[in-house]
Amino acid sequence: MSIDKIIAESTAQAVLALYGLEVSADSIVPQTTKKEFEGNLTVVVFPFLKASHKRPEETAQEIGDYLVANCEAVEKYNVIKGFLNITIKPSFWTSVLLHMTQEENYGIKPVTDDSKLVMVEYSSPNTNKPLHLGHVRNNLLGYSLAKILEANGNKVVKTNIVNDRGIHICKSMLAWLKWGEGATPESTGKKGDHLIGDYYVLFDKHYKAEVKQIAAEQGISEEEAEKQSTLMQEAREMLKKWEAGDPEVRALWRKMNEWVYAGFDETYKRMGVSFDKIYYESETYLEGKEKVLEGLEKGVFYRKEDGSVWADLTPDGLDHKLLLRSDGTSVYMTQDIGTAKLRYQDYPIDQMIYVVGNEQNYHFQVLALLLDKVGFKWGKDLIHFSYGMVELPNGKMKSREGTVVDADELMDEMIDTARAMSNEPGRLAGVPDEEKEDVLRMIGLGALKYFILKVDPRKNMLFNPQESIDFNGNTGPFIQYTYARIQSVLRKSDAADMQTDIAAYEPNEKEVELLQRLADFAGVVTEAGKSYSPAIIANYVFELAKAYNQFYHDCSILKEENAVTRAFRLQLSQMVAKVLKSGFALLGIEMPSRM
RNA sequence: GCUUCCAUAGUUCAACGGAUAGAACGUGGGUUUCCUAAACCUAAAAUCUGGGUUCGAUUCCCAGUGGAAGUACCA
Repeated sequence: MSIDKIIAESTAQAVLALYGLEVSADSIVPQTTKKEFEGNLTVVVFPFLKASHKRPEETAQEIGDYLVANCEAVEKYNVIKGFLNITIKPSFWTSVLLHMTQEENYGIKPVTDDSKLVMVEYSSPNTNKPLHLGHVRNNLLGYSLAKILEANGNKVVKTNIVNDRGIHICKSMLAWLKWGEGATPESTGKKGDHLIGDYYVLFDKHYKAEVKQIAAEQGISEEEAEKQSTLMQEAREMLKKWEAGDPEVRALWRKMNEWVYAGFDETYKRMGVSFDKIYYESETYLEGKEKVLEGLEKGVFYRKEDGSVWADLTPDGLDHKLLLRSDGTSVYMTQDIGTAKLRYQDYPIDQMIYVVGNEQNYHFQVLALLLDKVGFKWGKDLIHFSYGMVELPNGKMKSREGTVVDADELMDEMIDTARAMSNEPGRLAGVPDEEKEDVLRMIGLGALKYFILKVDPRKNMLFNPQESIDFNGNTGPFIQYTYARIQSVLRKSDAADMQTDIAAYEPNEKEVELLQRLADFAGVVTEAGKSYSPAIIANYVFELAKAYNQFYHDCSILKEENAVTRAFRLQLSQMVAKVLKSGFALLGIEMPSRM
């Protein structure tokens, strides 16, 4: 049992024994005592005043006395206003360390047979352009979230719904047919997703030019001119052919999608994310249509005169929502219904989490209601893990203005920067040549991932390329460096030191601070799982690394004369390294053992 | 217009309703005969405005201001 739980329960006992008030131990959350006061844990006694009928100071004192007398872990206490500051016995901290080191996966809850099955959908790219910075945030959050949920004892299925059909793909296909001259990834040496993306841009360019020309020739607005665009017409034709199963169009579509998938796979692999099951929209969109028609029969939806199908959500405080277009084709919402259906056929899902940007908040509000309406009992419980947009210092990312940050390029740049910074003398000195590239990759990607994950997911974030590759301060490399340095110390230590019995050792203030932070890890993992926030892990790991650095500079480890002290500090360091690594694993970041 | 989200040092981020609001970067000043100085120490610097709830509000509620997103045949 963790220390704060012990204190919470003892406090609850104290309140019951002293004042006859029954409080649940869960409602008492001891917090870490602020630095300027003496003690390790603090209990706020204001909530008990009504039962004690005494002043805060007096109440705190009585509880404190009770704890010293009845709780083994408590050494002493002091009272400031309504705050009861408790000092834990140093020897108790040592036993905490010993417990932690014995646990194989400290802080991680095992998956059992009756664990909940959680499906996490993330990434969800379109197949008409390569992944960009927005996807990077999505992928990193989704992957980390899956890891965190797993660490909380859930069975997790990571899934990706690939949006492989629709007008946007047809645009790329059309442009490739018209101006591609048979270009392939092999002939151009380009990644498939980038190649297709180029044609998507090319379509847009020609389309814009055409609209402008029509508008000028006929003296009408561009909006009007758009309707006359032959290019758009052709793209629509192509989509119709696709839906009709036209063999030529389908063959081209398959070929080009294959190129894109190969490109995506490379990007995912490099980013270090993966999926257990991939769904393709081309396979799910018809299912949704079926489900909607079913709902229409049951009378939960209605049909307009033009043939389009709608859901009336005004009783739920929302609007009317389109489900099938007047020409019978499905929209985004319909497809999501179909995808949900297939997923629940494939897995006994207890909880579904969609990692999708907050611009779709409304969509998921509606989806939850609709899934419920068409008879999926899980619908209302779906979780939209909504995250904020990524902004750049010079404004928003706009593909048309070329201000998109490409995911592949970004990763390249991060690694290049790591390389450039490591050229300074003394850097990577101890790393064998054959490992250098691997270490640089870990540092570059670690910097990127940490920079993005340390921010509260809900908030819009500013991505400053210059700052993200700063390797000082609250950054991934700072934490990696701390880890690597511990490894170095451990490598240089004697095997005998690790065997020394440290049970009798009484840690000093700095050491207790570290132990207390280590003891918090399990709670932090739980908390991150509850609030679905990798940022909580990130901030915790940083604080731990910082505290360790201070400790490291305050004392010597290997040069310490006293064997027990030396052994204790080594074990403490080892435990810090272990937790740093576990924490980073939950973020999907690798730890180099030398750098 | 309507709906949702956000608002904290110069900047980027923290703070279950708890003590004097923490960090990081940047700025100023320092530390290396010592296990990895990509480190450490130190100084200056902030809760958008107005109400309410209570022992106590950055946090919860209401109003306003500012920013972002969505708003029905795009995904």
